[in-house]
Amino acid sequence: MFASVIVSVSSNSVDRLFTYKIPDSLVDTIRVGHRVFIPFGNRDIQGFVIEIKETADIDVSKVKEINRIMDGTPVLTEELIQLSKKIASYYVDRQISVIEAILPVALKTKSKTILKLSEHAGNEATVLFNELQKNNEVIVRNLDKDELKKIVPFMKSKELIEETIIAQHTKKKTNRAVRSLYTGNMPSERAVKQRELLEWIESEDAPITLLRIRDAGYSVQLVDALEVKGLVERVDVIVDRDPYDTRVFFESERHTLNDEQQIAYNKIKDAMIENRQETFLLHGITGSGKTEVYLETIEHALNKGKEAIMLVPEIALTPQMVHRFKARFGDDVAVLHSALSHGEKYDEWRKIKEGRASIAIGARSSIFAPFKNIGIIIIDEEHESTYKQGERPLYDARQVALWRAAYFNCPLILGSATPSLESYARSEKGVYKRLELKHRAKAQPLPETTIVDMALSRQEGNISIVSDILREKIIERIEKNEQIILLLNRRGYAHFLLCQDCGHVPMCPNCDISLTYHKSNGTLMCHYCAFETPVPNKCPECQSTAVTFRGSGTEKVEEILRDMFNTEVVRMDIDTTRNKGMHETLLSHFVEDNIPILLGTQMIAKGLDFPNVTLVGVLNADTTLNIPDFRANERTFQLLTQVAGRAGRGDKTGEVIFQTYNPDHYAILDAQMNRYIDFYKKEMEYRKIARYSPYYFHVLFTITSENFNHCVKASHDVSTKLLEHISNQSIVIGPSPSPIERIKNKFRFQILLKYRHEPALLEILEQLDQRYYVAYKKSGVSLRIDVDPQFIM
DNA sequence: AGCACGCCGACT
DNA sequence: GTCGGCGTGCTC
Repeated sequence: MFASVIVSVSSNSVDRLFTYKIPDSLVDTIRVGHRVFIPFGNRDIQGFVIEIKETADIDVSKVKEINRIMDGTPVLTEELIQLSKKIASYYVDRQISVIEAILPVALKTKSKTILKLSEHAGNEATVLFNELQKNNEVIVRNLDKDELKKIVPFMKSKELIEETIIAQHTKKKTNRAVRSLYTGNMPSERAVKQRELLEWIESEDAPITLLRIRDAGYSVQLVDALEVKGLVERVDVIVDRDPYDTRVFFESERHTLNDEQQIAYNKIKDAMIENRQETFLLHGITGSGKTEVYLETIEHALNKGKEAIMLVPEIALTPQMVHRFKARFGDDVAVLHSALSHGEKYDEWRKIKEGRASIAIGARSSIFAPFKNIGIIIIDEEHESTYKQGERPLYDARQVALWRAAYFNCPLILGSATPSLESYARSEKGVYKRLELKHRAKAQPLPETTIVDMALSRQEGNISIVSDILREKIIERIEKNEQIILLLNRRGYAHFLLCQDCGHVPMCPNCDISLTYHKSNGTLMCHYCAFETPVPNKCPECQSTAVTFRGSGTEKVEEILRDMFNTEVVRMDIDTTRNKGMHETLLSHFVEDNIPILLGTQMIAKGLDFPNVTLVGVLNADTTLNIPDFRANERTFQLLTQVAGRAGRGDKTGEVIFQTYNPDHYAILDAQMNRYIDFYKKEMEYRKIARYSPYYFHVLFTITSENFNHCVKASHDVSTKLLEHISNQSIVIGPSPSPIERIKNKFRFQILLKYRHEPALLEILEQLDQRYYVAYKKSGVSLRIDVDPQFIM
């Protein structure tokens, strides 16, 4: 017996099947989808069985034997194998890369070569070995060039023996921690903080995690200082993992569906009963109780003995939401999201695969949940761009959901208060069945929205980021003990630094973007690469001291609000939620301690349901409007509508303020009046004229290189190739420099292909991909092909 | 001649 | 991705 195996090597040249002999001992156990350990070239690697067959299709003398299977049961089903092929082909990527995206990272292996001392090693080899070894072995990967060179002769003479081992991705969860190396000499008298910290570390038996150190108010720099002095060292410690174990969930009482919800549910249920693949667009205004419909639908699937997948945007994967599902379905729910460690994700994945959970809830990649009998797939907030993966493989979970639903003959629900234009257009055409929820579930009125013209506010003498109207409303709420959510879509302290004398703005040396000032760590940071530099006190160009901060970010506004209202503020942005669990901690702090103001970036716009929030303010409704992307209007409309929906979800009526410099823009006006259809029509008109999605399909080509000329040349080459092969109804825009012309020291050019019908497209894309796969190695030019891009940047 | 280096093709 | 084979060209 033989097996067709796809090997775990990400290279175009091996993205095909290799035939291996199945050893007699495995003939009875091995199945399609098994992970196997195989000899490949001169090393041993991992692969996946794609097919089992009687005969080999190549010369048997070339065929090697599978070493062993790596798991008791197959990790991939037939369906997932087919799916991986489909995704690889549609998004122009390698099947192995897709398979690796489908499986939890814990199943990826890292091999490492270690050296050991041979029995007949001479003195010289022993000395060298002792010099390089750690734990009685030398890890080749960790050696530098010179060290490698020294080793080679001994390896050839077999004085050192080498061995390749496969290391699983961490199964145990580790955290960085600090251990004392204290031997009696303290840091100097003046280094008070250092002494304090060292004493603490010294007093504990076990290493203290950096997390605890930071929580206790010591900076990482202090640890660095102690480390430099050789008084402490950093180590990894193993910590327990139990994402939701310790919490108790109570059976939640079931809400009865209202008429609208019942009608929607019945339609979906009928499709489920008939095993019909039908896509429903559940268009329900914020607070209309879409989740109730989801819960009922999932329950119905479970009663039929089937499974359910529910996707939510990462930011909506709040404890609040998880709690609701856990309360209803208990342990039947597996939750997958980015805050989990590799090991935790692997645990949840196994729950699904082994049938211990029938519901998978999670972000984008949960669409790959290894179920065998899916009865319903739900995508909540379907308009969110997070369903499209931003790195390779560049798949869109909405598209994958369609494919999986088709395979299982089950309905797919796309839910949103502000459906993407694509989905709504399909519902208009009858491709999707539209279901409407037009009323808020608890019959609360939608909040009243006021638009504040900030230009006018400035003319009237208020240059603050908080307009008079908003300030009054905030004071009012604080007095009434009600809560406020403020949205500011810009993190950091100041957007950029400006020299008032020469107009100089410090830029990132690696990217064409201004540096953002972060006050908390006193640095200028680039939001596109990791560049960080201390804030200059003089203009680096003209030495003037008249440098000012411009464009307020959340960090600064937090200060302003504290001063202005003399109150506590909870700030939520990437910077305050970077550490695990902070998201949850900040939100419960806001709710339980009844903090008056929650200030945040767009992560606070979605899914939060706080009854005591009666005022929502958008400090600058324009930030998303000015982004050079054809979806900028749509995103602005969606964001404003979503965030406005956070107000007045309890018994008290809500109120919303949009501060803007574009008070007449239809995206803002329609969001104010909650006119989805009006917005849809106007935006469709624009898309039609400008020939954008949904009228056209897109492929975005991004060409990057450190060498400007290579970049330009390759860009023209790509556009020439495209123009040669596509029909004359398609449009090629560019090449043009990307909106950010340089990121991480690489020049960027882009080409946008717009087409309606292009039968040979796949072939052209594959050719281009192949061509630039080769080109990249030669001249360092890379081509990224993004099919159905979400961002044209 | 001896070897460092980069390119290319093969890997079942 | 990684390795080895091979040709080019530099140095002793």
